[in-house]
Amino acid sequence: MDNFSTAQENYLKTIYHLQQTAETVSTNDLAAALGTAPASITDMLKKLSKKGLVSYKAYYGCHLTAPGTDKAIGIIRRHRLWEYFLSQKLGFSWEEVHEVAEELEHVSNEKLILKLDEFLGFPRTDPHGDPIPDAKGKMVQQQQISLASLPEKKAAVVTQIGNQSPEVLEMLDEKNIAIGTRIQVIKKYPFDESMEIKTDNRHQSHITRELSQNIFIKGSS
Amino acid sequence: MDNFSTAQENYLKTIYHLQQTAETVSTNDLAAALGTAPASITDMLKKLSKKGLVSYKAYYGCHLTAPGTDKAIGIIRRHRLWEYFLSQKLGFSWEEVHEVAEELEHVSNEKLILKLDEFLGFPRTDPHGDPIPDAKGKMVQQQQISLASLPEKKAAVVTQIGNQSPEVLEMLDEKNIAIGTRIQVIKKYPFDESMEIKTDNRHQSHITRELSQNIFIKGSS
DNA sequence: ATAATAATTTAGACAAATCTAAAAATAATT
DNA sequence: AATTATTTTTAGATTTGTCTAAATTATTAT
Repeated sequence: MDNFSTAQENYLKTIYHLQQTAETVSTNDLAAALGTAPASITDMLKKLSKKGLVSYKAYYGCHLTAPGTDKAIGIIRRHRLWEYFLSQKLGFSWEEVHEVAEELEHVSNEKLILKLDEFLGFPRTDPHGDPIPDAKGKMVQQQQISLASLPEKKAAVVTQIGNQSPEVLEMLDEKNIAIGTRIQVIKKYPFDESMEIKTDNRHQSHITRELSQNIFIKGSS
Repeated sequence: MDNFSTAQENYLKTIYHLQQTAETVSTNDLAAALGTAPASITDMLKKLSKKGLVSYKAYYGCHLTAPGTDKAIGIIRRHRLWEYFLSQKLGFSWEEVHEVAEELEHVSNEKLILKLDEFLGFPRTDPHGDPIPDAKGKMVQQQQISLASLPEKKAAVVTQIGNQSPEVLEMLDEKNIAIGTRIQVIKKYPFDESMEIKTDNRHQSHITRELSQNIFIKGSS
């Protein structure tokens, strides 16, 4: 009753993520996110529904039940702990960690994750700044203030990346921006809402609105 | 052409191990080792044979081809590196590592294993003393001298455990014997071929013939 | 409000890995 | 060498997760 296939875990995790922006998750959205045909989604939702992990009504999408949410958070916990491990201990770059963590997250030994968490020093965020749920499933979601809203002259520290696609991560690498980087706004251009910034490692860069909206920060007090 | 299912990897690994004691591996032996019905073994051997990983002739068993052997050694490498990681970094006991490594070994990212190997300091033996193949598949198999053949008064260091069943490992734990433990024979009893030994951690124990034959050693020069 | 469009589900099929029961081949025994 | 026993294979089914094509339901636009 507590054993799930890799496929099922991926469904739960993906439904959880899609639920962050919409109450209910549609069959097509899930299909797009998983790269699976909509008909297959319907089949799987019926199975997960029978198991009590999602609440599903035909033609009206689905959402996670309480047990389903717990399970999903557990998978996300594993994923992010492995990302942290790959980044901090094995020296992987932040573009690389996601793919490998996608595999490691399905290794489901309870003690392994507890010991790994301890070994890593109970980290609270992964290499992209996303919060890592603790053993009880609790995670601290910090304020989502984007770089776009930081006024001229002001400085702040990067805490999280919104869109974590390879394209975004590549740009951030080139501009020497990572989690923990201190950024100061030199000049904002109202015309296209782009900005000139300076990072703590003496780099100066031009940031478009699109990119600045995906860089989340906290005051550098 | 280079992607294998968990099931297929388990077949290759198990055939490799069974080949250590017999040239050719029979369907029934494989079935017993994998806990799978003989009919299923036949099916899978046909698939692996078509892929060129095993050489299989109906009614006459199978053995690994060169590519199959390479693949099997790769899986064993992953398994033993993870065992080392679990034991040395996460503090798992040697009875526990095998089961978890059985899952982790199927995560097949090349770079992950190279980096893990480096992170662990390129260990050459796992927690049970079994050799870990290097990135090229090479492994050093040491002399298999068992404690049973060590003469009275002589001392030696434990290098490997033969039968790694939970039963054996539990006994060794109780007698404070692990890889690296220095053992001195105090007295041998010809009647039942048991012996009295002393370990470097001041413990004295009685060892039966059965157990002594599963403790491999090297001279403590 | 009805027709066109989009989303979703059903129906039927497939591949992978397994099973049981029965048939066939090999090995052992008298 | 013939019979018995053992091992292995074949045949037919099952489960899981997937697919395509067709049917159905919901939504949007005229």
